[in-house]
Amino acid sequence: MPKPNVTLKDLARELNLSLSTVSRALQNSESISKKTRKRVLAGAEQLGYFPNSMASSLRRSKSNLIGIIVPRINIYFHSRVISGIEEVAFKNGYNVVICQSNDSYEREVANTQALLANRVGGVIACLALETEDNLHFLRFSKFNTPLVFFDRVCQEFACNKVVIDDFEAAYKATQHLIDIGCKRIAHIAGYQGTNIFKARLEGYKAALRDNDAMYLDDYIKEIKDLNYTEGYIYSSKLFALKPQPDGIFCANDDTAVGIIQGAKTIGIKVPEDCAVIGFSNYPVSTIVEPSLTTIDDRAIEMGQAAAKLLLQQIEDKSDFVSSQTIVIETDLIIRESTKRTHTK
Amino acid sequence: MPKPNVTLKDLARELNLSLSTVSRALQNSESISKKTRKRVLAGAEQLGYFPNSMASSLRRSKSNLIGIIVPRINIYFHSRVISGIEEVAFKNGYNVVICQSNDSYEREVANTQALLANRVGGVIACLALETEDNLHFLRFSKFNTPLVFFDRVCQEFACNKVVIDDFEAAYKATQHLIDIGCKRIAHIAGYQGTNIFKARLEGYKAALRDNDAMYLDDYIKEIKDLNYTEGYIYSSKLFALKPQPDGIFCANDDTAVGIIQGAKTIGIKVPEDCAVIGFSNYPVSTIVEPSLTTIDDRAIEMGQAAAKLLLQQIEDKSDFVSSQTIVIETDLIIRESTKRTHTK
DNA sequence: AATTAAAAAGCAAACGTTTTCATAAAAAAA
DNA sequence: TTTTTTTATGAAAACGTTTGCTTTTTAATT
Repeated sequence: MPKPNVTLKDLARELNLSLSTVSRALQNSESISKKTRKRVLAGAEQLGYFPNSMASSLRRSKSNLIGIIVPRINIYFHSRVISGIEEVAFKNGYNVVICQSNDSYEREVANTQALLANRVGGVIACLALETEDNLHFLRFSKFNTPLVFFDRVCQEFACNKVVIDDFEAAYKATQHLIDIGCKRIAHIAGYQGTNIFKARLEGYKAALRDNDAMYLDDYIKEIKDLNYTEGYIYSSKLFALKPQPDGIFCANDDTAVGIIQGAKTIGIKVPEDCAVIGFSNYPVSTIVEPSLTTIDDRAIEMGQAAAKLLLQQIEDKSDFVSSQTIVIETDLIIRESTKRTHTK
Repeated sequence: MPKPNVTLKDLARELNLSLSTVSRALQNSESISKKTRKRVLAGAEQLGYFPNSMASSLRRSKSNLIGIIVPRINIYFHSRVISGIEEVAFKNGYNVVICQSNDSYEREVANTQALLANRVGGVIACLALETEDNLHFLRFSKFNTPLVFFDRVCQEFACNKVVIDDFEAAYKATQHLIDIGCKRIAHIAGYQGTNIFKARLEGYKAALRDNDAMYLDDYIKEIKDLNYTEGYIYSSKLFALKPQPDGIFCANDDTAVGIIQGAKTIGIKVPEDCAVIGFSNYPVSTIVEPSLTTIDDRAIEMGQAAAKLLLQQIEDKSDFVSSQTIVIETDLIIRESTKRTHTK
């Protein structure tokens, strides 16, 4: 029965080698002979040795952990991004430690503290809704800890980002509504303090402009918490407008589904009376009736891309602070909520 | 401009105190005078000191990390459990490191290794579908690392568990079908190698038995991967059976939704021709038409309970291995998919 | 065989804490 | 005041690695 924890020292003693030799052998250092390396590996296996990451991290003052900060883990988009990150991280010998900011600024600051204390090798973050200044993130650079933002990214200083082209996606969605013959297109927008929702609104506006389509301030509604209920409630107000909109582009799927369900209760037919487009391609978008046309947000790819970018930074010894931006392509997924018989 | 990293030593020098005094002051040790403690706290604040968890963990041979192993992070149930865990952990000064097993045995073993190497303070795990022997989890006890299973729990040896009463929930669901007048009740079962799906099947059987209701082997279908498509595909086979079932209890919501959508395509009316019940209370269950009667799985509470139980074990110095089981109550949520006019 | 060069192994000092044990200062008791 | 007790501080040794530098061994060259 093996000792609960075997250290390098134990291994060295057992093999009649020095600590340093054993250590180097295990990390495949050049200066160890093949024969010795093999002996060490065999011995490690036999004694059940495995490294103590704490000690190693302390010595190297860098851990094999990657920190992640997201608003909430149980938001479908974020859980997929995280899944993508974990996958790439694990393959490269890293583990992920995850913090939820709950969209609170204060909590996000605490999260950065915690990750700093754990000397994570790098950080991937999506900004909290509340966050306005990003100074707390600058501390990472003091510790030479690479940082990658995704989705809701920092605008204040140069940094690495992984995003989708929200502007273009929104443009594409709005254009699609125009293409199927919509004349009066409304937009349920998200909180304008964050880059993504702002870009989606801009894309919507640009498409209208480029097509000389009707623009009405009343057609734009900013909702801070884009959930089902808000969409449901708002739909009646929206359809009470004169003239009534005949197309709606929503900044996410939840509100879009809320709109669709709300429309039903007041006798508005989707897509005949009004077409609806969402954003994210949540599973529910295939189930709702009519099924929802939407933009696929490529969450898992985003996570993978962010992780790859981060790892690249971590491995890169030059402590030159890079600021790359990776833009992930999005697709418009056309479903029943925009399928009309009478096309333009 | 503060030094990138201030250590206890720096702090001690600055304050003209010894390392040990400073260390003790920061952990609120009894043997430090109020005055000194205040000085130290102020100094720490001023120099921007914060602890190096690596060093602390190494010394105490225990980190402030909690390990989590789940099949996949982006499964809605799991992401909510994780969210619950993180919440409790964060409040108590712990961070969570998350591993995905992808339901693979081999990967799960690797996950336990990684967590062990990181000297996590404790582990919360949901077994991979593939896992049959749980020996790799025994290693944690060698390191005195508390362990709590949830949902798919270890059956081989005594350990801490947080579960819902799957048997009772399934019984309740089946009983409800009987109560609304169903005579021929089918069950879409999950992989029988895991405790939860076995218990759900047993609960279903018991309810039938207790009500002298019709039992048919053909009415039970085991599906390993309980997803939408499988449910959709299987529905036609199910409704081709003679006699045709008039009630179906599915082991999860995804298949239930698949069944409902499948039923539509072949002209079976839910709930009039056949009532359907799911399991988990996924968001989609309120959107599908008819909306789905289901069992709420209380995922967030499960996570919180697991975290509390684990923390309790971690703080408890006595290295007596406990084996508690916490059972979370479940509710049957009745929606349209089981609302019939002609009750029994 | 002697000298030099290259390869392999070892020594010892870090990394930043925590904690045991010893000591100094202050307060209480004699 | 002196002694005893209590309280507050300090010195130093760990925890298990990594790594710069030195030493030994082996191989290559003369």
